[in-house]
Amino acid sequence: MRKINPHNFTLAKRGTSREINRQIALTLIRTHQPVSRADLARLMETNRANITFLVNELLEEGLVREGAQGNQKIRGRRPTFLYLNSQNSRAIAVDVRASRTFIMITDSIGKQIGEVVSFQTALDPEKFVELLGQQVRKALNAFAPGSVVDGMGFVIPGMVDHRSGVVLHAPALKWRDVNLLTPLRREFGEVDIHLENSGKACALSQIWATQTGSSPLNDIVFVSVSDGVGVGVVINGEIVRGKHNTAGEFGHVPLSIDGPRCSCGANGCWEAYISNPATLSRYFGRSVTNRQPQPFDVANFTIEDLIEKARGNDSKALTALHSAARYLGLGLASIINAVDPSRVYIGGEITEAWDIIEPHVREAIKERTLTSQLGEVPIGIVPAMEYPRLRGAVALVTAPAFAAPKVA
Amino acid sequence: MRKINPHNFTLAKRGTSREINRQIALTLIRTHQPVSRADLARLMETNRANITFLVNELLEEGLVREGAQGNQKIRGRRPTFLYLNSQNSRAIAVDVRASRTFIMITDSIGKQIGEVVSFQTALDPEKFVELLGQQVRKALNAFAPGSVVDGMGFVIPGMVDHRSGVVLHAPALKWRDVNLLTPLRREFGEVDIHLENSGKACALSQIWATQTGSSPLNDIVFVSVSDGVGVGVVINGEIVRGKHNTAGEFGHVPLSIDGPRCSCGANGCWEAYISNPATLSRYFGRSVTNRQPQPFDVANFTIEDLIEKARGNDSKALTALHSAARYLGLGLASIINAVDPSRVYIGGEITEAWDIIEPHVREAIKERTLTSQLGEVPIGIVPAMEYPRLRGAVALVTAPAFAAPKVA
DNA sequence: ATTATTTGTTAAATAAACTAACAAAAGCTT
DNA sequence: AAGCTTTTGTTAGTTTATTTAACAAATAAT
Repeated sequence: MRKINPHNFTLAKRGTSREINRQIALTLIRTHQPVSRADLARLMETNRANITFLVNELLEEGLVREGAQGNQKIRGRRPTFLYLNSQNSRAIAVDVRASRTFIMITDSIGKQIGEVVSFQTALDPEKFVELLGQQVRKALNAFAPGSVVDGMGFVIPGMVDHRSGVVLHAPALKWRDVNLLTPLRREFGEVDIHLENSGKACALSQIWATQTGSSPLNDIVFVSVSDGVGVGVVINGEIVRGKHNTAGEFGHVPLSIDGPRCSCGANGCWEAYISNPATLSRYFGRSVTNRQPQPFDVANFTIEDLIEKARGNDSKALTALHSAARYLGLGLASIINAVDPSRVYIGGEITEAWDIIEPHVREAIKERTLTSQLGEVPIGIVPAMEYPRLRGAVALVTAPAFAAPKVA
Repeated sequence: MRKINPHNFTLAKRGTSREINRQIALTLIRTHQPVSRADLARLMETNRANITFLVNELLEEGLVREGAQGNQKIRGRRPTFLYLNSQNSRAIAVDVRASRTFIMITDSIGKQIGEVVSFQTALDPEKFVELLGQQVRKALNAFAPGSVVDGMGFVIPGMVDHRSGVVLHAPALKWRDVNLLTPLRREFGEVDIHLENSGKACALSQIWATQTGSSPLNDIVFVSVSDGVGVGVVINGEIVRGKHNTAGEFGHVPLSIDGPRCSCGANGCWEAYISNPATLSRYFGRSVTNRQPQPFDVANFTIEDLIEKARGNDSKALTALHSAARYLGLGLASIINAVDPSRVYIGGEITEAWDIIEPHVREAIKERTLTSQLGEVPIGIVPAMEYPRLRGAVALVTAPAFAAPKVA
């Protein structure tokens, strides 16, 4: 039940019904392709005549194409299958991170084209955009020569005003109130440009990923554990943005208000317990007190190295991972109590040790969730090789074409 | 941007446009009454002809009535004003609490009729429904004889499955998996019956309260501090329910995972710091250690008594309130970081001391919110005399008539 | 008294869902 | 192999609702 906003509603015009049904048809073609017009009519519980008109419109606009005819065993005319048309236009996904920036090119329906390329992130915004321009042009030449760029999606590790294209605060990049949109427009011209916080974009990509199973997921949470903790929440099928576009910051919900100092200035934030630096510092803190010789370069020792040590049965490494797992679960429990999601996704380097930490995470979740149902929420692991952030950037560009029209 | 659910969508039928526009017109009559057809045409940016048809339909259904003619100074035919028609049907709101149950009767648009009545809550569900039946009939006879009951709304201090009408867990009532709907149906017949968690219902009532100002509030949080802590969250204009209808339990987000024991079994929940019993026990804990004579009956000493003592400059009482205020703010900060709401509402007995605690709450909020904007979120105090829970129960019955139709 | 202006209704035009009928294409039956 | 049955997809007509346009009613200004 949604309230109609009396100061910002959308009247139903003559074409509104058509627009609604068109988007439904497009969505069904996306999720059920290959699919015939008769199939669509059954799925939509309407007559085939209506479908003919809708599909003709989609064909004319080039969003959909006809493919081979079906070859069925039953008698009757063979159906013509419909497919999404991945046109000649391209989406460019950009994942801006503190060390390197990653670029992926996809077709208009989000299928990857060529390789993911990367370059060292320049912290000066102007310089960054210039470098990005060079890299994007190079990649387009290499993987998709002569194609039209339809839109670009950027995921940023920080707070973003996705309307104005201003990076409000990205500590890792040391950007504060940086208007990226203007230089990007100068560099790339009048393509659609979308900026979003990386946690929100990751959540978005999971919602828009074609679901294999039957039950659709309307409420999900994506938690990305890395240098910081990014969280994206989708409720009732929509990204939670909040009034200033800063919603979803569960990373700074406390585990203990007088816990360790967090980068945000407060104490005891979840992030201060489970970020990669926090886990590593717990590991080294313990090593140091043991006054053992340090046989590796501390500065370059990463969470992946820690996991490798744990796999080699290094008990200190295992302890560090297990305590990270416990804190991860305790914080997740808060989110689960608050959101009651259908599913929780976890990304970040720590997921490579999921087999090691899973039981501890689950135990901690059950310890603090209010009902047994909540304690058993499915958890999906998103490995780094699936490029969740880049997929999020892609979704920023490709998803709007399939969204429900704003009505009432 | 909302994703269309490919397994549960609503096609636009022939009548869908009409239905959408009808609900918009009804909403605008509700928020702008008295309002003429010509005004509506301007507000909706459509032609008067369309409005004539829409309004005729609403008149026929008895949802709207024509009132006096306007008396304007400009030339031209005088407008006929339209009003919501509060018909002869009644909504019955029921606030079930541990000690007493409160009943309010309203007309079909939520205007109170008669007095709020109450009776002692029977903890046996069958007995409770029987008593309720007696009290409701008595109240109807007294305040609204001969009227038709349109629907009933129940707010419950606990988790409710609003679909099946089952109280999953209400610790204060000692109810677990209690099916209230069946006995209620037996007692009251085939009226619409809505059950909801009290926090969610309170949030709902704030969203549906006719807003005086201009900017509409799509994201709000309602925090009710009483024996426990109830929280209701509205995001994108919709109540956050979650997969199992248990979302919104921010009361059990920890301040410190090894803090005081909470009624939920975990440690250090926000509720364990700010509920009325928690505040009182901190007060008495201090008194007891001081080994002073206790000049009042501890068992019957309420939070109101504490506030009264604080107003009399009892420094211990003031300290207890100030620390409750601080914890209240620290927990609110987590919610604000997570939701980024347009506004936060606070209800419960503690609000009677708002002038005392407000600066401390605000300070604590600012301490843990991530941006200065978030720290300055407006806070609305909902005094007990406004019956926020009963208003929530009313909204359960009256709001659906004005909701946006489900489409796409 | 006439004119201008605003409100609300009615009649006609247009768009899109819906109904029904039909042609095309393929397997099944005789 | 010819005819029957079934399924797909299209087309022509029906209905409903938005939209446009015209008009009557009412009232202040001229």
